[in-house]
Amino acid sequence: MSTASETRQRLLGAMEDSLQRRGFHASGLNDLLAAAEAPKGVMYHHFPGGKTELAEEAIRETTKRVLKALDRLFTRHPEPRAALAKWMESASEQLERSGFERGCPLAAVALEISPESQSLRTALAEAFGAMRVRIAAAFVAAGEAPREASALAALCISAYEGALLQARAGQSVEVIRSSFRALGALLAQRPSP
Amino acid sequence: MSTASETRQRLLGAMEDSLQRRGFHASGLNDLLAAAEAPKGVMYHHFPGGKTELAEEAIRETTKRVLKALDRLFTRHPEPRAALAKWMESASEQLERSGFERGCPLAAVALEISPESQSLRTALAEAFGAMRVRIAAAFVAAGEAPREASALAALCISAYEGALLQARAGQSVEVIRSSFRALGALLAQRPSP
DNA sequence: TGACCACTAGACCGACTGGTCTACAGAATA
DNA sequence: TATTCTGTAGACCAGTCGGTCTAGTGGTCA
Repeated sequence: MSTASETRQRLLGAMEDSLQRRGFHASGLNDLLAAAEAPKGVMYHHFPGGKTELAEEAIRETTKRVLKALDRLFTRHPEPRAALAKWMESASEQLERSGFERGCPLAAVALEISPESQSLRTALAEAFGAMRVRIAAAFVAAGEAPREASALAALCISAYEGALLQARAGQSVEVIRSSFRALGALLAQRPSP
Repeated sequence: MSTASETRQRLLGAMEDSLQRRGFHASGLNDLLAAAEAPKGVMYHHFPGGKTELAEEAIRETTKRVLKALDRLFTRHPEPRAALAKWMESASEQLERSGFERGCPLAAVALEISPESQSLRTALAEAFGAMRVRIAAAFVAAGEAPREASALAALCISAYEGALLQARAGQSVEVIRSSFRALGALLAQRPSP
């Protein structure tokens, strides 16, 4: 028999995957449960708040994973430009490997939630905020002034999200490559701080 | 009595607005029809392909409008950096004025459509492609080499989409401002071509 | 006048949605 | 053994979904 957390984890995994592929509203509960091989009762046992609570929890889970990945990346590549290149590259690979289905797990939800589902929005806002802080810290560590570092971090995430979005629509990673080639070139010609 | 094209136009308008606020799947047909003050029969008369055809048409309509706006912008501001700043600013204003509801009308759809709705994806791919071409042309006109111009155009749209996305999640235009401050600064320090 | 046409109008449909409810299995505690 | 608790299981529900269908309206033209 599977333990409680195993089923719970399967549900979260299925939701993460579905959010990444289809977003919140297009994620049917029945499909989700089929993917997780779990009946309805289980889900409402673990997530009394229903689909929304499951999504919220999945977003927080995703956020943790993404932040951990960023930390690892910046530890291995202290030079921000190198780290960001790696980051972009792996996202690009995942997108292409999945037939242009699996982009950023946070982005789709960010664009379709309505103001009433405040909890989801808050979770997303925290996620993006934390990512910006991580990246800004890396720029600061590389000698950038805090204010510039923070702006650069915002730009990096913007470019990341926007490039993934365009690549998904166009079914080609070319636009990711050129976006980051341009960003890399611009960063490279900065007067080194 | 309203002419045919009036009703049709109202339907397209309602769909455009809804795509911008909620994306495709969260746009209920009934809400749409209520907003357009049109009964179901009318819609299936004008768009036999149903919701999907209406959305596709709305996307093409939006694309036309966006491209026209870009053209106007680049005519008024031949300096690409100035034009892009204006572009970003007006998007930022619209987002804020609408209570962080109305972002890019294309973006939400791009992130939630599944591979089977190929027609929608094609419409989006064409839209982003055409936008990139327009912006790249402006960079070329400003003296940039074609290859660099095209990469810069991709980056600009990426930054635009990504910044709007983060701003929507965080309910603050601050991230748009800082993204574009950083991008502007990076572009400014380029060796002028 | 009457036939035709583009268009409007909304009742209606089956399929499916998210969500609730009851039944029950099995381990832990008494 | 009896009781309780956590977790599993799926039948079931009302409501909503996108979509179809028939009826009717008003203008145009023979």
